[in-house]
Amino acid sequence: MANNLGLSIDRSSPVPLYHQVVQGIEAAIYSGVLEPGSRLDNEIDLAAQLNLSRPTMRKAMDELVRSGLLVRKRGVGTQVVSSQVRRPLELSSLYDDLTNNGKKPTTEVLSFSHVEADDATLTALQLPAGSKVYHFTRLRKVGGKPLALMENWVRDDIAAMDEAMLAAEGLYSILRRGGVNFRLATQRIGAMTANEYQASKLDTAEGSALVTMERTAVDDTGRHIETGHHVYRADSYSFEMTLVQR
Amino acid sequence: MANNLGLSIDRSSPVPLYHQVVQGIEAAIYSGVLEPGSRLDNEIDLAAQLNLSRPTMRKAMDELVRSGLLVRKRGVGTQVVSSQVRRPLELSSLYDDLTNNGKKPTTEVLSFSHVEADDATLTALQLPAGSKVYHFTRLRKVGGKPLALMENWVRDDIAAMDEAMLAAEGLYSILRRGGVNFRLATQRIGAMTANEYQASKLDTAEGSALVTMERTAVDDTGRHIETGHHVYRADSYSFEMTLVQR
DNA sequence: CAAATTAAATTGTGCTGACATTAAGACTTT
DNA sequence: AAAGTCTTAATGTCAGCACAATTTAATTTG
Repeated sequence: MANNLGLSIDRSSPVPLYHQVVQGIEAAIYSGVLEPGSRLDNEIDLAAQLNLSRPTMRKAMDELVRSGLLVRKRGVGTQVVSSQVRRPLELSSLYDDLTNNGKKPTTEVLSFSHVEADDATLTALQLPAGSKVYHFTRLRKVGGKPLALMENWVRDDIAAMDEAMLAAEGLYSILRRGGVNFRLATQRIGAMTANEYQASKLDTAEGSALVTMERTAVDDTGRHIETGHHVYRADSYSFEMTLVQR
Repeated sequence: MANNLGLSIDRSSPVPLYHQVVQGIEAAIYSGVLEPGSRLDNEIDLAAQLNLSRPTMRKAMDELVRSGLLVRKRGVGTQVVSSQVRRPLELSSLYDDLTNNGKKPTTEVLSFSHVEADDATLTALQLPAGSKVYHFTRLRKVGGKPLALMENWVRDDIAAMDEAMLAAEGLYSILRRGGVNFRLATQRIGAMTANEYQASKLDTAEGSALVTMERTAVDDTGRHIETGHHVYRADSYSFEMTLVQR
């Protein structure tokens, strides 16, 4: 088959071999070298071509199958699934999404305080009674156009923050710099109609459609880091995701 | 530690050993035997306790980490993540979701036809020009209360279907019986306000908030099976999901 | 006593090997 | 020629081993 994907393995690199393979095949798929529907060589040959063991090769392919890029069939082989599928939904922030798409978001901090958490927040963040949190609301605009109105509560033992920092960068980047490795988040997406306040801030009509999101994010040590309620203009934002069946 | 989870392995069972372990630990977590935050024995001991090899044990734990139930830290150990996190978002249908929650949904087929696909559908389902598809709209109610208005296009070479079948069961169960193994889906969730038709069908006011979803589902052979536009009453439905960072 | 070093515990990565299971095609038999 | 049977090829599962990297705790040293 001579399925030479043009990928090479650097054994002196600190990045694990299987991950190098994942990245290589991903790149081959997204660049079009590996066309949708095309068959890959079998695991054993592929491993031999790259001078890897079969388990290592398999681990890489496992990840690609899990993320929906490859399809395996016992007795048959491995195929690239049809393209046009985006990457699966990952934990990211609106700020990341926008900057990754080349947009230049601006943030206006509407309110900011460092206060004792109310009961709902204590529960959401699993904090002991009396804990203090940062509580703030922000308005995010892209190209001068308001897009999202965001209210967040963040535990205060991660990183100190103030209005100026929040105006300058995204919440998640501040938290990541504070040493947080986000692991998972639960979120709920729904809809509502804009009330007078929301309409005025988002520069839209009262009663227009808004996408709502509530999210609580957890880091890799199990700490509940932040919770928030966001609303987005429905004409400017929607959630796109790829679901993978396990 | 005596972390005996009370799970046992059946080597004569056809279900793979690592999967038995996954199910066992999942059950222990959901039943409360393994409390949030508690530490597990190390991989090697756990494997020995169950008379398994370490790679097998690790594969099981890998899956649990990936699904967000466990957290591993090199040099430290493995913990059950804090509770209150639901299962990650998986590919499922509204019908499944409702019946799994003990609800009894009813379906009213508002229109049904077997027609040549329009261009948008040909693209979404990646079909050759001139292909025919099933096109239908359904109204789903729970407890007599309308919840969702659904319009779908389905390729016709999977399973024959008619109004009676669609009224009696969910689309996905029909397709699964036709031999489809769903693998992934891309979907987009947004919001809109109800127009007159939607309001009347969903028994709500014109201008009330609706959650919108567009989805295209792909099976394990890469075929694009169905695409649809759904709208849900925002006061009765929202999408809850758990995102996992990879 | 405090800082630096060392040791131990635990997960992370990688290899070799073996056999089971499934799917498809080739072959044989009726 | 049709049906069943065998062979082959590929992925699926499992075992055992070795060593690396990281964190925490214990120990030593200044």
